[in-house]
Amino acid sequence: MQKKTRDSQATKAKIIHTSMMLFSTNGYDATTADEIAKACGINKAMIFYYYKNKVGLYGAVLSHALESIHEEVISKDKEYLHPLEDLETFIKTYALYCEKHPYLPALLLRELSNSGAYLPDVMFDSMRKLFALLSKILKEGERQKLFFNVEPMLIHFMIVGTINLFITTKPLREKSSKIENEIDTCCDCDMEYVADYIFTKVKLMLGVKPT
Amino acid sequence: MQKKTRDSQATKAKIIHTSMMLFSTNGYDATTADEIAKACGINKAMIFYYYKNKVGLYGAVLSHALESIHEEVISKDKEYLHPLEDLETFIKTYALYCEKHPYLPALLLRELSNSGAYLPDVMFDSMRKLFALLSKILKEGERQKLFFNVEPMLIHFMIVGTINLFITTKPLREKSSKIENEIDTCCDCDMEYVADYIFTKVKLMLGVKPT
DNA sequence: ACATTTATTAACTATATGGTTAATTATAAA
DNA sequence: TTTATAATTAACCATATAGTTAATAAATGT
Repeated sequence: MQKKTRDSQATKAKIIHTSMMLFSTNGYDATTADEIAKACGINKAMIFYYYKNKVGLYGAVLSHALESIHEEVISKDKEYLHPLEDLETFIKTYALYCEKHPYLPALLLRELSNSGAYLPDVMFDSMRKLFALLSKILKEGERQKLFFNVEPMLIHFMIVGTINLFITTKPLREKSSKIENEIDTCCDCDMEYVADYIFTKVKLMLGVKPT
Repeated sequence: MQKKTRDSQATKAKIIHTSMMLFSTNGYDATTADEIAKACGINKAMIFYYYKNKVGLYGAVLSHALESIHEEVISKDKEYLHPLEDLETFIKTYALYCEKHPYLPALLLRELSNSGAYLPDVMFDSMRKLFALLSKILKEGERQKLFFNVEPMLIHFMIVGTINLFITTKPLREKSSKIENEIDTCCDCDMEYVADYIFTKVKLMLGVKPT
């Protein structure tokens, strides 16, 4: 009889990554503990050994998805004195972050469509900080007379919402394009192109003068 | 003993409206047949008397939410020869439609974040048609040299996504604004203002020349 | 008035769900 | 080597879930 080895770190990591994928794909309610356990190849009780309950696991998953967002997108104590460059950095860094953490957009959008039903504080905090960052950049741009008629919340939805939707709707867009390919649903667009496009369009709508 | 009266139309309508609210608020998976029955004040078996199953009821709810979208937003056989006016009409009519059918944005966004897991054909069709309409307007504007550098799918996300997110995030935005009111989360913006703002900004990003 | 149809009811069913428990076993510490 | 600790297991549990069934009763048809 083969002796089984134990690696608590590996087990815990497998739970997190597998849960992230399942929560992202199926949503919180449709993802069961049994399903996660089966997908991990572990006994279900392990989940409750490492996490207090399902919602606790969900919180851990979201924390993990957002763990680097502070360093990569929200740079602490940084001064935002160059709004145009900062705006470009914001858009492209967020887009890149989503590409590297492909389960985040669906998780985020679900909470945004759900009025935050299961939204842990850590995620609410990150979302608020993300918005605060963009808001600061936009306000600085307005102060410097580079940007005009700024409404940060709506600009935020246009940038972050669009990036998220671009990612989450990929299967639907491909399905649509199979039915009729007269309509261009951006199936061949890559994230870099989309980020560039958004930046270009946001500059226009902010009234940025051509240099 | 008071005799009970029956009104099948009223019962059916109550199931639809109550389900719409619950599916919108809680999502499909977290909304139970028992809960719907209780909220309607009917016996649960009535739901399965009128609808084959839960997913069938969901489909009926979505059909109901979208039933007027064809007449009000997507006008059949109409010519789109005035892209600027047509664009304005599209944005404002969609915004108004969402205001009159407040449960639609959450239902829509959930499906968009879900890769359409429970998406009935009727809704997929409506979504495709809605996008096709905007696409047509944008392409005509490009043809007439009124609009420039058009990417219909991304513009669609910026318009429709933003309107949907504005509605679904209202509680979260209010919650955020209570924590710190230094950040403006558009809590006092009404739908008309938002629609106007979006139209103004979309004109700019399409490169519309001032008249 | 009686027969038929339809809407409603209470109770039931098989299965699923989040979580628990006690035993077992691999690993680390003494 | 023995003891203690931590990770894992199989089985269990109370409750919930989507749906079913047969009986009942209101409404309609003859």
